[in-house]
Amino acid sequence: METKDLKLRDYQAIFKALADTKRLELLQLLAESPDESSCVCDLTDAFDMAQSKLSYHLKILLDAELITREKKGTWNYYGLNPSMLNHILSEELCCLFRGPAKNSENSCSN
Amino acid sequence: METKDLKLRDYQAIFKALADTKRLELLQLLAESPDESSCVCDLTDAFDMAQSKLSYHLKILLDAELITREKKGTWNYYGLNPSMLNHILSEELCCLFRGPAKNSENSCSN
DNA sequence: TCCTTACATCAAATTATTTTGATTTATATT
DNA sequence: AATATAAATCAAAATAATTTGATGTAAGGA
Repeated sequence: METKDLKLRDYQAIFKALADTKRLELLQLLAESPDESSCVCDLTDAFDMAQSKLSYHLKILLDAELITREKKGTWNYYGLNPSMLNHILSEELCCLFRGPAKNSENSCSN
Repeated sequence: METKDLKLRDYQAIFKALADTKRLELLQLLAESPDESSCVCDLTDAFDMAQSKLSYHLKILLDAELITREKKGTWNYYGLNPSMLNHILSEELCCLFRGPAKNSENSCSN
């Protein structure tokens, strides 16, 4: 999906994905380790959340293209999708849910 | 509510308010007439939506402080709350849901 | 005072989302 | 091949959000 041609239904799905404290916490956690992405097992530990529940929430974030998934053997590694997050969220929210920006202009100072 | 000290629960409520095509359309409609705000009756006509339903959705947007309400006699006039919208949404989304910016730097070119 | 208009609010019914526990699939290990 | 681990998926139950129609309230006009 190109972030250019999103429709109201897409925005609904994206905002719906963001409309949950657990999923926002998940994004924050993924934002904290931007270099290496996290597998579900890591997240299960960090969140004290049943595995199926975690998979459910990750799927919602994934379907909204707010995060990415990469399969490596038995493990699934999840990471943020900065292009979508940048398209949706304000600069001010960058540190909360987007992870630190790479370029200096975009740095998070709040 | 100061936009500085928002918590995860607040963001949940805000994104939840945005997570509905009808409410996004409402914001778009409010964005189209930024000078004069609209009364519920105007919106009822424009939306072909039952009045109680409209009030319900407006309340959700109002509680999230995405819009404002001003009472004038029998009428209630609603308008966007740019400071909250600017705090939450990216520049790219400005024309969709925030209405045209006042200052030239912030102008919407997409 | 008695209507009427504008709108919020309520309660019940409908619909959607989330949680839970079990099952399934795929990969890896012995 | 048999077993173990990682994680997706499913179905049922529990919760939450939305819709609908009715009722309540406040202001303005006759």
